[in-house]
Amino acid sequence: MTMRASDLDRVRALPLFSRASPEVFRDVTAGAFLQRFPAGTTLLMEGDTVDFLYVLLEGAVELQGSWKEKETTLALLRPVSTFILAAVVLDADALMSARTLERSEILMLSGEALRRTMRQDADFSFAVAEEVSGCYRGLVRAVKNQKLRGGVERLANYLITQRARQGLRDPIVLPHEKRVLASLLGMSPENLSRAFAGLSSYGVVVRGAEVSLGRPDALERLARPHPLIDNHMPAPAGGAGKAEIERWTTRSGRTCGSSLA
Amino acid sequence: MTMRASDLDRVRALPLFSRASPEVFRDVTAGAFLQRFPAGTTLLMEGDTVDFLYVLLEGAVELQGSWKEKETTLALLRPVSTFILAAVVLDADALMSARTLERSEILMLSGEALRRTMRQDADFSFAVAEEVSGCYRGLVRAVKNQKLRGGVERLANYLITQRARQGLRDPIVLPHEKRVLASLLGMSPENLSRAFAGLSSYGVVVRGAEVSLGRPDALERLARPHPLIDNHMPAPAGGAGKAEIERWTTRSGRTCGSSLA
DNA sequence: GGCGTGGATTGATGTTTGTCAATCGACGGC
DNA sequence: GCCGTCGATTGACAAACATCAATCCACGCC
Repeated sequence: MTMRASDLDRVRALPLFSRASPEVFRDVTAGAFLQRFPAGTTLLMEGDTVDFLYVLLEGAVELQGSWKEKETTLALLRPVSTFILAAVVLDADALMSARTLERSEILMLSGEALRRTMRQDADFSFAVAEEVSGCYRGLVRAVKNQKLRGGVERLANYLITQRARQGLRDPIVLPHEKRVLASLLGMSPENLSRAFAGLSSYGVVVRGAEVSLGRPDALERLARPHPLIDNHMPAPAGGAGKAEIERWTTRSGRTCGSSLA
Repeated sequence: MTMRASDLDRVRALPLFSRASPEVFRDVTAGAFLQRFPAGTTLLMEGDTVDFLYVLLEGAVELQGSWKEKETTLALLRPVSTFILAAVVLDADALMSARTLERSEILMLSGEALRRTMRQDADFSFAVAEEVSGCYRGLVRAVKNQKLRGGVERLANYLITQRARQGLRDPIVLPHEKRVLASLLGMSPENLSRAFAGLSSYGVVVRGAEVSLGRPDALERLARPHPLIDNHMPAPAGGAGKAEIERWTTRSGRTCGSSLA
């Protein structure tokens, strides 16, 4: 129930709300509450009714899908990100589970209030449409990445994307456990280890969570990153929106959940 | 330029427009034009600027993505369906190519007019947000299908979905070439043949485009269809919307492009 | 009807990937 | 400081899948 003013400012800065009028922002945040969760908490199960739009303010969240005892990671989220916006818009049940990977602070906005506000304000409705469109395009990229590339190529492109996002620093730091990363990339943890080993001939050196891309040019020749699959947006300072991320190259940050996190 | 009144009625019936006021519908269809294309025509290439919202009224369209000489089918569309709505909303370039599989009639609506209308009418903006959300959820299902299931399982579920969509008729009729179906299911044409052969022990008999599911119950035990991956909506009579399709189970036709077509 | 084209099928083969098992190493609790 | 736990790594093996090649079949054309 208690939340810092700075937290509210960070939410306000999201592209979803940055252009909203004070009234709209007041309406949509009415009855919202901030909650803290320990690591490993399941926020939402597949099939659950979705009553809130979630905004990750601190920590990390994994979105996952499951079938027959198997699980796969659909997206990894870092602050500031919203998630399950599409389900909220449609007032439908969740297609994916959400669980915290670390201790997290999450703001929960009433889905009902959000839909009501959308119906009253065309600009806000438009912003929601833009945000969901950005999420959609993030998923298109994910499908292309999954269907067109092999495991090693997916890893190579992931590393290059991380390098761009971390300001071309070397070494880069893997933001999540390798087992989670493997699931995101659509491979087994064992296979991820082998894929890393296979990249050693391209200058990649792994030491724990630190990965040095010795010869980025050589790695790029293997990875062949493509602007219509990978989004090498510089750095999500404070958290961008999916719509913004999608605009970056086109004729110009991410908020909702893609495979690039 | 010329278009039948019945065509306009079919567009009007789309969930995207069905609740729109006459004025909104007039604005968004202003300057629209109907065009006929032969089979195999590329309507849009990956990376192209998107100036129109496309509405497929007759024929069939394939949405595909490519990378390094490889191509994959992201969705197969049948009338009445809209496509590349997300790119239009964001005024961004296309992430996938679109080509006709058959001789097709396609209505092209000005993207600029659509965005302008969205900003003026909250209800229409909401409808767009709903439609894109439906498309988003269709893609989430596609990713889960791709990452969690093997080739044979994807085929088995595809057959079961088709059975539901074709009114539980037997035999079902494959609506597209097998090579295209293989690409949609994320496997090689050779592997699709073998997958069909492997399903013979579950009662599946293939004769050309006709596929008889001899023992649907046995096939279902193998396929394990799941409402959060597969959408067994009865029959898209005249074309539904993605949003509608997503609502079908939750608390309730598809328009924009999923792997279930 | 003969013929050419293109899709579909089948077999053989090699690559990729998942699975099982064992080991190693880092971390936290006691 | 010892030890238990969990993640990461490595090897051996099996399953899934892609590729290449050859053949078959349906269709349209001449």
